Amino acid sequence: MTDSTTIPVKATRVSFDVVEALQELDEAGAAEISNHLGIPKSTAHDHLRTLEQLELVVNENGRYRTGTRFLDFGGYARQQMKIYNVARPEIRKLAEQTGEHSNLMVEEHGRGVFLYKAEGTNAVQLDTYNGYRVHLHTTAMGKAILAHFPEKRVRAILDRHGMPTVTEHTVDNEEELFEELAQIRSQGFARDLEERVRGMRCVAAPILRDDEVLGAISVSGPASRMQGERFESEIPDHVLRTANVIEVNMTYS
Amino acid sequence: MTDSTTIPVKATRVSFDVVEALQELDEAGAAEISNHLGIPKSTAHDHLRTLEQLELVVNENGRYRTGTRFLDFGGYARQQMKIYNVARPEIRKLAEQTGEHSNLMVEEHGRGVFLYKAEGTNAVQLDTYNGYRVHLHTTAMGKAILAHFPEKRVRAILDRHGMPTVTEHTVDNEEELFEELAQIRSQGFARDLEERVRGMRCVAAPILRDDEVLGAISVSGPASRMQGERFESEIPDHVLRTANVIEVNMTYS
DNA sequence: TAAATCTGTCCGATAATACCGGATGGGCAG
DNA sequence: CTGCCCATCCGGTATTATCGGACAGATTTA
Repeated sequence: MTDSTTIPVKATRVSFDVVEALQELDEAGAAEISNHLGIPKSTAHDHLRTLEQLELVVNENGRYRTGTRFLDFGGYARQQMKIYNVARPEIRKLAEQTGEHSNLMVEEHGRGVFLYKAEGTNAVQLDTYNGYRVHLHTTAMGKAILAHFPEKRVRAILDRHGMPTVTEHTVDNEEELFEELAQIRSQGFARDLEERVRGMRCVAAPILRDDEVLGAISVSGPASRMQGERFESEIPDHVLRTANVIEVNMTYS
Repeated sequence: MTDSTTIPVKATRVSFDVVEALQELDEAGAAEISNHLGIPKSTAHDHLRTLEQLELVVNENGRYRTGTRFLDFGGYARQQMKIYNVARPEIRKLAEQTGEHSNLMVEEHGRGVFLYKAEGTNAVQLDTYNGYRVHLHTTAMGKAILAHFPEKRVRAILDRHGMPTVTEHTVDNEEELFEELAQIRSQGFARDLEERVRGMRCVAAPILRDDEVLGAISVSGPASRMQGERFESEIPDHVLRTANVIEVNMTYS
């Protein structure tokens, strides 16, 4: 990972600070962005106008919001990804079979990216959306991915992004995490017991090719349904089987 | 629309030229970007490194590609849009009912943005993806939207983006387009007879609220299935009914 | 209703940097 | 093994991003 202390084009960094601020504020004017980022009002306005002319943000009567052009760039990027194209129909089937949420995640820049999700008939409302990025250690899919990274790479990720906790169940100790990753490798799948969202449980399996981890898939549902035999073996069986189908399709197509 | 000749932060514009070049080239190194954009190699490299540090592009052994972080920004933007949340279940139902592709489009910066699509059981493979942007006049949904814009706004959009043709059926004459828009207003829906994709036909209806057009929905399918009674009245009925449900839900929720 | 305050937008001076030429080392082709 | 191309790096300088302050409109307060 590159040293982020010497970014070559600082103006682009400021523009993206503005984009991130818009995402955090939902919609805002130049004064609000200025206050939020601690930059002068006219600087904020310069960047907003630039982003608007690039069609990246929308100005509605002096209020700005994030535009859909990001979806264009991101949607295209995703569409080019082989794992996405191969996994999508299988994720849908998995959602149908289990009735729950089924997801696909990849790692990028040391973060977990929700690339695709399908909803089964009983799926509860979740906060995730395509593109949603999380700390890897906070999700079963993320841990399934980390479990197959070299330890050096895992440590670099933890150094770069830290280990914030999001519920009281989130693992916050590096050694505990490494022990858990070893267990995941041994049993072949990962579990999330309310570690990212209180009340939600998850089973995830890595997508492997030649010992390289390409991503992970999962099924998630409320703790009330994800327990007992279903959570212990039924759901893991579905997930592992689907992961294997995806692995085979990644190799032979 | 703002004057695009005086962009306040030119470095951000160059960065986005690089992002657009990456999308066009799929993946590229600094030299290829340099050739493509006509800028010095070290300038291209400066911007690529900046975008990489912002986690917007991925460097794989000196080859760069668009990252999924754009999906994060765009996915979040979309998730905040009321019309998306209200329309999504209805678009799904429409796809189930008709067996074809069903789509939702909004206008942004004078372009049509495919915000959501659902695939019915018989849906053919299409080139669209969430976030895909098109010239409004090239699609039925786009024409349904333009039909409910003031003429001045329509002319401004045509001035800004032009009227390129994408198939031999695409309307390329402004007066013809305005005649067609008047007809769309009178019959309440629009048709696309192979105007954007050869072999594909489409029926679209606007989503209106207090005479303001919020977006449009459509059903599209191959010309072989989209003909006769089905194309003349059955599919239009489905589309208009769904549009009306969305309009009601936009008003009362 | 009027005054005060806040905000969006604009513009020009200057401090800061984006631009980019050229160097270096690695990979690949012949 | 040699030549060519590419990725990456770095420092000088031409260019611009930054930002203070002005102005007009909108909103809030008295």
